[in-house]
Amino acid sequence: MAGDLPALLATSFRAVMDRVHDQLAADGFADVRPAHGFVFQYLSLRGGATAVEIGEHLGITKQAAVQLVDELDRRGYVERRPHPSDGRSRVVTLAPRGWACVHRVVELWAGLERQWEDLLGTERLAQLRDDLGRLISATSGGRPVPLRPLW
Amino acid sequence: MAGDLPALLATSFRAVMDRVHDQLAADGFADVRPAHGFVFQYLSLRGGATAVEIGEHLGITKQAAVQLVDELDRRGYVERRPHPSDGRSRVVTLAPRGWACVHRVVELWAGLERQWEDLLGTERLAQLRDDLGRLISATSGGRPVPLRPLW
DNA sequence: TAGCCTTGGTAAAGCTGGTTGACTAGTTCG
DNA sequence: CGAACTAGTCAACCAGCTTTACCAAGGCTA
Repeated sequence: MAGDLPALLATSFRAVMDRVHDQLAADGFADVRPAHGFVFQYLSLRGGATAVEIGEHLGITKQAAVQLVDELDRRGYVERRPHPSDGRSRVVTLAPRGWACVHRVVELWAGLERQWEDLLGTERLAQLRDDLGRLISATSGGRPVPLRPLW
Repeated sequence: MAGDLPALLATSFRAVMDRVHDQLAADGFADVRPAHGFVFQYLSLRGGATAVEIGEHLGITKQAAVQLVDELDRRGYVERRPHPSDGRSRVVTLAPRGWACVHRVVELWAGLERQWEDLLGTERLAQLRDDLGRLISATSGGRPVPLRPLW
């Protein structure tokens, strides 16, 4: 059917997120939203980040990012310590509970991708990934695209 | 890169929606959100729907759906009339301004798909659509997946 | 090194788009 | 008929975000 790609993109995102959330909840991480998962992944790759950087990565204001980090801090997922050289800044890093969660998330994503690989085949999955990437850069005109879907 | 498909799905959705919204805003439909576009498409395909049906389609409660329809009514995009046989129900249909918008949305989506077809080729685009569909049904386990992404 | 702009974070108010719960009125079915 | 269900309404509430204003630390330039 023509004109259904937007709905397909929306639905596939939602399906994946629901699936991950359900399994995460079963492992005791019921209070984790998609946004948190993306923060964890970001922190695990970079080692640490400021609230402003997190905000830019997600596509929200720095105030909203700080608020989000506050919550993750309260729940023991991340810690904050003063920046070594910049007195204004505070560096956010993953706490043990955050690491536990990100490991689980990575496992779940990997598991899903294996499942899709069985379903589509290695080549088609690689093509899917590649095509989505090209579609994004062509559609966005090269500008950075926020992660957060706006509804 | 492994494990990036969730981000790819999120970003592609966002990129498409931003693009459509920008062009729509330039045509005088700046007050239309993605959710509205999906409602318009739904109504144009079915001819009409109740608030409850719209809510189910989007993945929100009936109260939220009514509220959304209220707003679209106030802005002249849809109209409501009593259901011919069911006295409780009110049928929502597209008003002229709604039709104008949905035609524009369809055009924009079609234009984007042509662009992607140039980019990926007809076959790859068809594969992309097909693969996303299979991915959705495999990941959701057959349950209906709400359109609305939750963040 | 003084002055000024920039940048990271904080504080508070407010808004948008939803949810939950309780209710009314019309419908369906045994 | 009466019980159970369904569409819509009303009102209270809430999460997550934005806006505006601010402060203190850093960087640049004369």
